[in-house]
Amino acid sequence: MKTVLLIEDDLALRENTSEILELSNYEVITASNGLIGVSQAEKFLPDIILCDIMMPKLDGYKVLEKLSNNKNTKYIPFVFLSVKGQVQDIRKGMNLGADDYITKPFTEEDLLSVIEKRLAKASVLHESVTDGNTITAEPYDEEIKTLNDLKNYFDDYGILFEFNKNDIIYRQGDHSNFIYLINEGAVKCYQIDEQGKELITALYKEDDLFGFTSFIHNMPHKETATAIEDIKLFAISIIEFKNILNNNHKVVLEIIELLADNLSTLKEQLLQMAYSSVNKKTAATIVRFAEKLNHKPGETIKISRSDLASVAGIAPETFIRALTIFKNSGIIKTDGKNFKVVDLEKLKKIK
Amino acid sequence: MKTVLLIEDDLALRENTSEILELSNYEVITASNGLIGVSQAEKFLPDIILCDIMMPKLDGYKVLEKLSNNKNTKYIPFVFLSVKGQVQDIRKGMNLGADDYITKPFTEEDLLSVIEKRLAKASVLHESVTDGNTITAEPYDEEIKTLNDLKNYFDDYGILFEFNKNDIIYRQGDHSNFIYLINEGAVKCYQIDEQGKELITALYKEDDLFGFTSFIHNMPHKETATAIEDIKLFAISIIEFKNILNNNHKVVLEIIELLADNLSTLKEQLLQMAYSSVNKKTAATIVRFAEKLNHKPGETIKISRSDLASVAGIAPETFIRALTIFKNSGIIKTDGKNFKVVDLEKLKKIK
DNA sequence: AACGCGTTATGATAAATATCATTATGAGTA
DNA sequence: TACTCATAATGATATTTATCATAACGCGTT
Repeated sequence: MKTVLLIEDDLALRENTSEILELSNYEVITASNGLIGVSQAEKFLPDIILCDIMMPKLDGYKVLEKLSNNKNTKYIPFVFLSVKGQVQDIRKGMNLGADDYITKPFTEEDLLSVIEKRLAKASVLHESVTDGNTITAEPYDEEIKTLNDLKNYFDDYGILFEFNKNDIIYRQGDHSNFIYLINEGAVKCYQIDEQGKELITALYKEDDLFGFTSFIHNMPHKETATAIEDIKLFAISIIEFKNILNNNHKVVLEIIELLADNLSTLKEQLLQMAYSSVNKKTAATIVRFAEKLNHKPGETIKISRSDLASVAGIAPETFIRALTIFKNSGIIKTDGKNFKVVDLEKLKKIK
Repeated sequence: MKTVLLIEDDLALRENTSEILELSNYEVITASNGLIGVSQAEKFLPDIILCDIMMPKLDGYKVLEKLSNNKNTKYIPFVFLSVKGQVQDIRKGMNLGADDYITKPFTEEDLLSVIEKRLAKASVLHESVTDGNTITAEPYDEEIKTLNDLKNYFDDYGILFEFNKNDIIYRQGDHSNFIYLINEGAVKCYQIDEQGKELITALYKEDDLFGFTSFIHNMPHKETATAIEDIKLFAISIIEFKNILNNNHKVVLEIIELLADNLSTLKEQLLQMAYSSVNKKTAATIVRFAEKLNHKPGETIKISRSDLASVAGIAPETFIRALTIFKNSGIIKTDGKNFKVVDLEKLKKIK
């Protein structure tokens, strides 16, 4: 029987949650504030800890910090309970090293699935040797041979994040901690220059991995990533990701290929950016969007002109003018604010 | 005693070379044309083969091809003898799978050092298991843990290429086969757009690795690499490089870091390219060169205005005009055709 | 249906940059 | 030293693109 330590100051929620857990055959220890929580954790060494963030005496972040500094408790899975919508709070918690989070209010299913997932992961981790700060043995029971296996690992053990359209996933300057796999939706990464102009440097859609700038040691993100639709992401901490690569070297070549591929795409974009006319830039941008986001021929593109202009790296009015030309020559067709590509081949030949 | 098969149609050279080898305690078998060479190779299974390229009956390429298709001879180190300056011939030979080359005329030292190097490599390879086409065990006796170890491997076992200033290392569209380490000098990689305008997408100097576009399976190079000074390179075939990564996974994270770093540099360049004024682009380009090529403050930059302009992605005249402005405001100082940075900080602040 | 708001469209103009042309300079070479 | 050739510098002009201004449109709300 597994033991759960629940640290939560709200009495009603604490009792309710603990009842759910007991009915599911967990042994539950409760604590009504952070201070008690820490001492209970050290005393009972539970199998998993659920901890509220906003609490009197000692908040959730401090609890995590204290437990992380104690070698007996540092490996206990730690899950934050957080009020829904407080994305920043959650991110802060995850960056401190929490293993997962649950947003309040939560259903019985939410609660149990997160606990089970984290306990399962901890149990495969159990055998791993520890060496200073880093975990040297990757616990995944099956070898990760291909990029596809790696994506499955994200599915199985990644932390699920949900963002709404226009939510920011990470900001330029943020400390980078995660690699992400997109489960649903699309993401843009952009940089902002001194005059506040925005340039979109990458677009990612379902099944894409992103966040590799995290790889550079101690380097904050140089770009901002935001959701351009409602999205679901699976995230894996950079430390864990490096462990995976260390212990599954077959997948590494594919990762390198992926990066090399990104590099040559970027170089092509650079060439286009340097010497192409705005018409060509506009056309290329539309083509890129159409291909990247898997628009079938004739499917409407629903992204604002401004966003598209900042992929092309030109002024929005200029972009719109080029669009108008394409419209008049029958290459695209507008449909309200959206538009669709009629003649992709002609678009590719614009110069 | 090691056996050398020398396939060479020029009698004087053949006798002279074979004498050098015998004096150095090799057993020498000679062949005066390709056909004889192939049959001698199959009959005696020498430890190493030296083979001229231009020969009657069967040229060097065909010899290599035949021997590569025979499972008894395919692993014998194969070294081309080629007339100096015929860079294209050499590259063709290396791409066919030769292990090294020697340019004629050669000194005794040239000859012996290449033979020793290849025999040494073959002997460590000796134990390796073969599985279909690929060598699955990496034979290097010491584990390659760091990028530095990897670079040492290039030094020890890489094929040495020497190029003169403005020589092309590989062309846009070439099949990609090698990863390079620069031993001496500097290299630019550029793409050419439809109007024939050139954009430099990367600069590499001593101790840099390049050629990673090769990683993408069966993808020809999308850029041209040329020497901007006289250079020495060490090259490793992409197959061998992948084997190294497969068997020395510790170095892989560093490679990924390197690529991720390249990626963010490129993204920054993209942002600059999109919205900066020509003055800013010019300044940034100079700064980049100064830093990349390790120019100490005050050291002269010896690259043509046109080359610099195509790094910045602007017209040469425009670049020159910006330079003139910098010169007049005392930020740089010309010295003949070269110039040097006087006030790096001011240069960085140009907007 | 009317209103308001944000986006899209277009016009007029200014600013930035490329292009073409010409001259100047410098490095290498006979 | 003078000559040649390539590169650098500068001038005049054309072209491209951004900016500012204003109008039109579409969409959600009352």
